[in-house]
Amino acid sequence: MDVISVYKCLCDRQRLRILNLLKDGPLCVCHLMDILEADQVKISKQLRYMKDLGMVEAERQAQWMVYRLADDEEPLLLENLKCLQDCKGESTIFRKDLRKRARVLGRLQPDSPIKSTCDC
Amino acid sequence: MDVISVYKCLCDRQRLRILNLLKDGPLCVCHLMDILEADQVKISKQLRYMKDLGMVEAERQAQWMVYRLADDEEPLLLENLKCLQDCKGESTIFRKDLRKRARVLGRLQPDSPIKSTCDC
DNA sequence: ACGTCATATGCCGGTCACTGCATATACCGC
DNA sequence: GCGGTATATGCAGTGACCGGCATATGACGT
Repeated sequence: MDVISVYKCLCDRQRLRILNLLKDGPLCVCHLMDILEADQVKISKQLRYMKDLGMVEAERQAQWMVYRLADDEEPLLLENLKCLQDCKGESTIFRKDLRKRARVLGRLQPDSPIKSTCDC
Repeated sequence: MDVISVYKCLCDRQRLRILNLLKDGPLCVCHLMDILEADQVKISKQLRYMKDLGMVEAERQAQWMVYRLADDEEPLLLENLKCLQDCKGESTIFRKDLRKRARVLGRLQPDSPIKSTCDC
């Protein structure tokens, strides 16, 4: 996992939003669809792209695929995700996404990450 | 100049090397060619790409074009360039470039940036 | 005005990434 | 096994970028 791969993931707004969401904890595809209001194929393909670059990992939980940031946490990635919130102009959408994330996950047990009762 | 533009510049190794060099001060195209051992067209096009994205600026000095990081310094960009040196694995090349930069500029007056006596 | 050096631009073919649509796979409950 | 839900994959089209080659522009010295 090299520097270039990290930046390749970061240089697309959709991917950036996904990573921003994942940094606060794992999510399944349907949650991402829900939060980002994007269709399944688009999300799936972006996730695949980032998985190929080693930035995210997937784990099956029952019928859901749960994605999270890769285990060998790339400090460069985390550092960049951290400052997304205070990037002028852009920040609104990233914060909004996180609020929506909370709302969507709120419908689950509080001690998530992602129960098998995922109610997508 | 938005976040995405910054990352678009950073996600190519050649561009990354150029930005890494420019962060220590302005350079003309021939110096970049010299340091990176790349041909003129390639460098010129990368510079154009980054100029269009607002990441670098160009100023004519006699027959040379001197490029530097954009004046409205994007903190996100600077932050990322700063940690290039200690990115494991990659660091070697970036440090080597900077050493070569010093060598190449050493042949000029010490109070550069870039004199009109640019000896490319 | 001319030749030369430094740099930029145009065009082309190739590859890569993104989209949309259709279809396949995997798991679940029955 | 079947139907349904969640997710992945394949394919065709489009656009972005990349490399190479040729050529254009701009400044300088003479």
